[in-house]
Amino acid sequence: MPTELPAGADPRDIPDATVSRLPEYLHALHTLAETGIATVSSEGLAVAAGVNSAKLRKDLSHLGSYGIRGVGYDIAVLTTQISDVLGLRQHRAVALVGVGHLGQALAGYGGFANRGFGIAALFDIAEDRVGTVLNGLPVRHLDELAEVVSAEGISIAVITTPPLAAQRVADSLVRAGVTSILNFAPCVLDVPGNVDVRKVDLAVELQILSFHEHRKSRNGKVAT
Amino acid sequence: MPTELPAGADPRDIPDATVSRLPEYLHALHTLAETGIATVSSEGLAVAAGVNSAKLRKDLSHLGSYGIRGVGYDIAVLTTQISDVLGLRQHRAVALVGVGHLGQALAGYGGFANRGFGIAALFDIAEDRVGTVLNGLPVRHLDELAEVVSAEGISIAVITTPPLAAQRVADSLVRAGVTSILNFAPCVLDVPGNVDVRKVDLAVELQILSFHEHRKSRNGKVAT
DNA sequence: ACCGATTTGTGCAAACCTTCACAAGGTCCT
DNA sequence: AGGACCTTGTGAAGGTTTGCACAAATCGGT
Repeated sequence: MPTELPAGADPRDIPDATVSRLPEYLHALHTLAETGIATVSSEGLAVAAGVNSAKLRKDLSHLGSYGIRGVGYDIAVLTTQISDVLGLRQHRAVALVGVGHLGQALAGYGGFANRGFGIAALFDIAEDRVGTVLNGLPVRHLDELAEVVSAEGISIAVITTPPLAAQRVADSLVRAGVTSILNFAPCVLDVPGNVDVRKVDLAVELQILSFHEHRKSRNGKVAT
Repeated sequence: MPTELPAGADPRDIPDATVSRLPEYLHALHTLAETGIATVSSEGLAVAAGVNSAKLRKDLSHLGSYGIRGVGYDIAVLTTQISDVLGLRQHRAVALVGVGHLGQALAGYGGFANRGFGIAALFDIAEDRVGTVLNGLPVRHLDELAEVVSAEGISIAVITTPPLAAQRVADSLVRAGVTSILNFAPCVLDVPGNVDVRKVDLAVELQILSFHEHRKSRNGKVAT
């Protein structure tokens, strides 16, 4: 039985909390692989990923049984396995809409290509941005969205527009066939139930930190 | 008793899940305030923030009882209350370390200033970046960190360096007195227990979306 | 061939979070 | 003043997530 055919591991059965940690494990595995070692224990991988080892073992048990008792996990096998579950064995084309400061930063961010993603198309609506070239990719007008999305087989998009434009962009993306959206605009998107949206709001992250700062300064007595 | 003195609401008692949603509520309140209305029901605010109304009421109940039965919540009062709990009544100065593409985008991101934060200082280590000016702020050398942090009263920092430099930067930040860190570098940071770290990894978000794409394409039969 | 050391996979209990459903309290119209 | 209507705040139920603790499995040395 070749490694490439995963046994069972129905993707529907993997808990959300686990899914959100799999990419971290994958990244830790890549880092470990560079050091040349071939296997790693749950404890070792847990430390590298910054989690509890029992949690890690339970997470991995949802994908099937790929460890060896007394030894640990084969790094190559586990890497393949997680990549498979996450659907990263096939290269995924991503569209980016909104080529402002943040959009330009993301378009130039090397971290994507390294990890199975490629920005396949850039879109904007401002006349002075459409037609320019960024990182070797032309910035296209939003009107070409449907055409390009189907031509390139794009199913994931990133929105980095101002909040007022985001809903309209999301509507266009959904109409063009995109079914997963990463939204950096600070607003709630209304999409059909079959479309997944993840939101990243930089200001929200800072506000959460502010809360912890505030709590710390309020009661300097309580340790940790 | 003036509104500005919060009744009880011990910050230690507010669940993490609630804290992470308070900024969303605050943002929704700001948006609603702009429409001119004075009060909003839990249902109305819940829709604006994209959550279930029962959850919203339970969240708000952790801060105290600021709604009026039969009417709803006074937008101004609730805004003040949440800002207070999050510690946003005092302006918080933020240091940003690593002025690459992403760092430049964040430094120029208007969303921070609007919401109680100001980037107070920029740091880098590359000779050709130190000394340049970005958005009116000079880029300083990392060696000046301790001095500037204490002079400006900075307690929150954002790391947007390459992963290999991140741990060293975090160590410097902790030594300089920073107690909250927002980390964009794809790596685990080791810090003392009294320092809070939040991590944002753009590739991880895409990988989570990839999983859902993969799941959707695997079984096209299951609806929703 | 056996024994001790090591490490996985998992049953279980506790902690945490979400959602329902409704009593308590408040407004507004007549 | 009274009753119909609305909305909050919360008890209780159900679900998910975490972390412990240990049996089962494997390896290496003698």
